[in-house]
Amino acid sequence: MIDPKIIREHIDVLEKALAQRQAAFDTAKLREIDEKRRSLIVETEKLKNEKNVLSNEIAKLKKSGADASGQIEYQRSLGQRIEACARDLRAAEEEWEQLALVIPNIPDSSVPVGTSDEDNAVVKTWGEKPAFDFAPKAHWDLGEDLDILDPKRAVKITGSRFALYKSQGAMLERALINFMLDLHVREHGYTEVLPPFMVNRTSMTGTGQLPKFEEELFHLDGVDYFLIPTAEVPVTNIHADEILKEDELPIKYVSYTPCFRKEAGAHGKDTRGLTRLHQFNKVELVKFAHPDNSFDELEGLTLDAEDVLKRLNIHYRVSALCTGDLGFSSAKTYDIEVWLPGQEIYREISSCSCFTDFQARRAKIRFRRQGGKTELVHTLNGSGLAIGRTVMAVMENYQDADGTINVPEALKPYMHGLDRITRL
RNA sequence: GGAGAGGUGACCGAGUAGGCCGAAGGUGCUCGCCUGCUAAGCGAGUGUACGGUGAAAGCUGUACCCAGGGUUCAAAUCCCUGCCUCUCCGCCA
Repeated sequence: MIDPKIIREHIDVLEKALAQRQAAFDTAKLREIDEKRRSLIVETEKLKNEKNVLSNEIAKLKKSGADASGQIEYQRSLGQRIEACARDLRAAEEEWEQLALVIPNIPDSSVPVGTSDEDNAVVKTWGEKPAFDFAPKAHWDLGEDLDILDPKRAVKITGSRFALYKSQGAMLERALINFMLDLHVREHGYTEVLPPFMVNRTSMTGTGQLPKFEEELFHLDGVDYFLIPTAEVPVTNIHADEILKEDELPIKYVSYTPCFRKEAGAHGKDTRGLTRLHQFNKVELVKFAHPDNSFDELEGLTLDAEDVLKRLNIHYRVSALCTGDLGFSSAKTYDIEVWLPGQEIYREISSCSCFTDFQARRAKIRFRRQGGKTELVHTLNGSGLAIGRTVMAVMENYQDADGTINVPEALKPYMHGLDRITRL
């Protein structure tokens, strides 16, 4: 949620942000409800004050044995007026909240202005596309030839957009999870957490998935829980409703979880291989940062994620998303896109964002500044990295002409010394 | 799942014949004093949210004693529901 003060005092800032994001939103309506809401607050509180004062009088009268029936009678009518007023207030507040919760975050001034992913700005490239003296294959072909991916049986077990890894394929996935966790814990200073894979509605609202994107989420039958679409949700909510100490910031967590997404609206898109699944694994980086340096922390977090690909020695580039492509809660996002020679495309493998105080306001994550004032922290997160897509990248970049796959040097300790994936 | 107990401020812990309780007391923390170090001692302060007012400091109102309802002129205190915690039993990886 954005700062309500912006709605009152700098509506132009919000309107500009909405326009840049190409988001349609009725700001006039929001202002109108905000004013109505506040005048109702004043009115009900005035009545309540009157009631409280009178209550004390009644208590005193009763104590001294005097008659208070007149006051009690008046008190009764006051109660009815308060109730009516409070009802209006509740309605106004609900209406206000419904609107406020679907306003996206305001992009940082450094974010390039644009309308679609074509306007994203490549800010960095690392490494080079590998040269092959044969035609490199896509990972889905390699996977089936090596018998390490079995998409047909995955469909049988569940349905489309699920994967079944086998043998050295499953081991590669597991190796990457451990490799990434170790890297971020031991060299980048993150604390490992393993959170619940289901969360309640409050947590989903805290990070911004709800109320706007419910159709993207798997909801459980019988309890009001959702499968997490990313570890961002449970991990960011670790500190929901808390007041942190200024000197413990930034707090850095790394977490492996599976992620569950409906991928509604992606019908027929990326149907082959590991690209777009209803369930995939991811190692996620989450930071709770001081507002004074949160954008520096974003640079650092992105570098931490990039480091995975550097260690694996795989070519990638980094783009700053433009205003039109920015996610709902984000103020600034870098996408890391990995090169996939078998498909001859760059594919997003990590998305690193600074949410400023947008999530913190919803989830009530604060800290106490030197001098005593509480203030909202800034939250950040990024994939470090998506595991399935990293498997793809390893397979396609490390393939040989005979269809086998070299194991990257950095992964060998995690593959028990195996240096080549072959058909068993 | 069955039976019982309970959920009060950063923490511990008073507060049940309803009003004077945002809440005693203690610990912790902050600031000041004192003590040749350390410990102790003395004094003051120390919740959050949303409003009003103000340039600001501040002043002020309302709400919050797990959450949501209810009874009452009035609820931390009474009633109902939910959630959570603990103990015992059952079941189970």
